Amino acid sequence: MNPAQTSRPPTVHDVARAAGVSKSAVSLAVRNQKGLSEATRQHILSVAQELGYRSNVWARSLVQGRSGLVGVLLQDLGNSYHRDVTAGVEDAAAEQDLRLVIGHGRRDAAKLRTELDSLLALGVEGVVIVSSWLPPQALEEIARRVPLVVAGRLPELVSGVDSVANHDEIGARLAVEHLTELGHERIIHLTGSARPAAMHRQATFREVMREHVPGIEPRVEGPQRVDAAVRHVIFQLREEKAPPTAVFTQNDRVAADLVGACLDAGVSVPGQLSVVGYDNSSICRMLRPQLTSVDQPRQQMGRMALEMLSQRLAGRSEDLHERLSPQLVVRSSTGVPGT
Amino acid sequence: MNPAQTSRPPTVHDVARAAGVSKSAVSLAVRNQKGLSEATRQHILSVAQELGYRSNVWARSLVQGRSGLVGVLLQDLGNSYHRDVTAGVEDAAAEQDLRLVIGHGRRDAAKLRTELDSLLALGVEGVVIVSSWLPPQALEEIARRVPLVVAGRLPELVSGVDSVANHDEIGARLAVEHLTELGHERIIHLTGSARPAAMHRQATFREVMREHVPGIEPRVEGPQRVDAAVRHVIFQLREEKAPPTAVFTQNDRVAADLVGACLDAGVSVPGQLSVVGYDNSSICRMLRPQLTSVDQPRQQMGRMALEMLSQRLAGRSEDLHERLSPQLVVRSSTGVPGT
DNA sequence: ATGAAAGCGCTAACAT
DNA sequence: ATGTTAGCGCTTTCAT
Repeated sequence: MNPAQTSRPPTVHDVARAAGVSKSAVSLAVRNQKGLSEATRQHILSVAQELGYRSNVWARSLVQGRSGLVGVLLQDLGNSYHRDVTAGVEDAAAEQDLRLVIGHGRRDAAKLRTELDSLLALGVEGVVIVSSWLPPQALEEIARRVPLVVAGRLPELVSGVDSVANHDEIGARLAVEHLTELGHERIIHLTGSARPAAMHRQATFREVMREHVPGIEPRVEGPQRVDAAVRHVIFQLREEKAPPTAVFTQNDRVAADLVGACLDAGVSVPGQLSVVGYDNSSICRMLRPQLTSVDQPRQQMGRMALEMLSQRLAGRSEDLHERLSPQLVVRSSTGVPGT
Repeated sequence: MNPAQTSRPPTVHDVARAAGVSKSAVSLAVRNQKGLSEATRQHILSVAQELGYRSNVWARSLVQGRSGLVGVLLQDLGNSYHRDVTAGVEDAAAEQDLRLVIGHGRRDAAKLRTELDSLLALGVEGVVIVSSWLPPQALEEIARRVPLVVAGRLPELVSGVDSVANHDEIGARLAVEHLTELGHERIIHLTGSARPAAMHRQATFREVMREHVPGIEPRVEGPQRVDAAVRHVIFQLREEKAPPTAVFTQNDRVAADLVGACLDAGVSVPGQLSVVGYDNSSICRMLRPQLTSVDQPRQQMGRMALEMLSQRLAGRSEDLHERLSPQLVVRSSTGVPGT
């Protein structure tokens, strides 16, 4: 059924014999190295073609001591944010003649760790982790073996580990100031995570609130039990005399939950409540009202991650931490309060 | 900075010398093969541990002539459907002691093809393609080199290629009969693709319509220009004397576009228009109204795909095409017409 | 039970 | 410009 599986694939040796040259001539020819006359090269290539020869990566890697492989570890395949970052990594990798191997962490730190070991065993020369959930100590351990770049915010700086992330402080400020400029004062921050990026957004929320609405104590809902936090926001809207008029959420998923709960409860968005998301994911344009959100330069982050990796491969030794500026995309989920 | 990169990693030889045994003894010990006394095995293992020895995959693969690698090629990373199928593949692969390497087609047939070649070059023993966009001839060519299973409907049966897909005819029937049972008669099918799965859903739509509403000519919008098709549905709703009361869409994305356009145009869902999606993706529960949709057994499809692959690896030669039954998940986007 | 030797397919250093 | 030789790290006979 699968003939190629039964009769072994041709080797340099087979090609050499068929072409009447030596193994090294074949090796040079297929790698486009110089040291051969144009005539012999063409001849060898055509024979190789005819035999269906493909050089064996394992043998090549073994003898050269390098694989040209870079691992990309995704926390969650199926997340469009991760897809876009990966696309950037892919583009940059193609330019650098590096091959990508994608691993899947399945939103589970233990699984992520296993997957990482498996990538290392495969012989990757470096690793990009998109949204690492690993403890600093694990990251440091990996960085001792191969260059490691994390796309996303680290809980703390880890020696030997580079990172590239969006500037959460700028993003959060854009979001909150957008709301205060519209005239909102009673703004809630709704968060579903205590991870670094979320914590920075939260801290900036407090800071911007103190700057612009000094009289009002900033309120934060979450990060445990997002559903309960959402319900509590709805409760405040219905029961309080001076209810919140806007919510800055930690990301679009949380925002979508909130908007859904509002519509279910008869709360109009943005009439009674303005909502801002974070990530500018594809759901923003699917929801009604369409979601105002903070857009991270995802693809550029991926590209930069790989470039940082290849610099490491080339010998850079000091750590690098890049912050890229996000932008606010205003849509219809935000408006002047009470309209 | 990265000591492991400077001082070369230990080899069998290093371990053998340190433990005072031969290379072959080390080889046997680390692979848990029999032929060693328990004492020496333990000794070797502890020395290996201490030196931080990890066997070199390339060398192993080279000598054994097999890699234990299986490639999974995703048309679109960042698609939750693909993620769930992949999760199934991963679970099954873990049981079979096979490692997964994920490749990314980036929704581009040419890129998919390149990625596939790169997986083959990596030495995968088999490939699972999730939602293949490749022409039959390309699939056949690949299947001649390694076992190939496609998760998703094939345009035509290809010799040597296995497939596993949801039963589109059953899914489409569930959706359309749900609508006719609610009392709908003027139902439109809205599609954005001419790929096999979509075509089967469309054909079934026509068939079920003829069965249940024989007096009415089934209408299909699309597959070109989904946005134009959506606008045309809205146009019919506003201008026709007997406008459609329900739409069966080809998938949730198209359904989301339609629902959004309806709300923008002041058409109430499901009051004026009931909408059914396909795939039961995560957006179903984010939208308001929440989307009634057809759920494919995604994870099970992935698991089955890998099991079929490993049967091929074990020698099965006849082609296999599995169809798994989907289920309808009723939510709030469908209701009795005109309410 | 253990060791020695051959070789997987390839490349690189060294002849010619 | 081309061929020869010696490994890369590992497994696998085949001796011992």
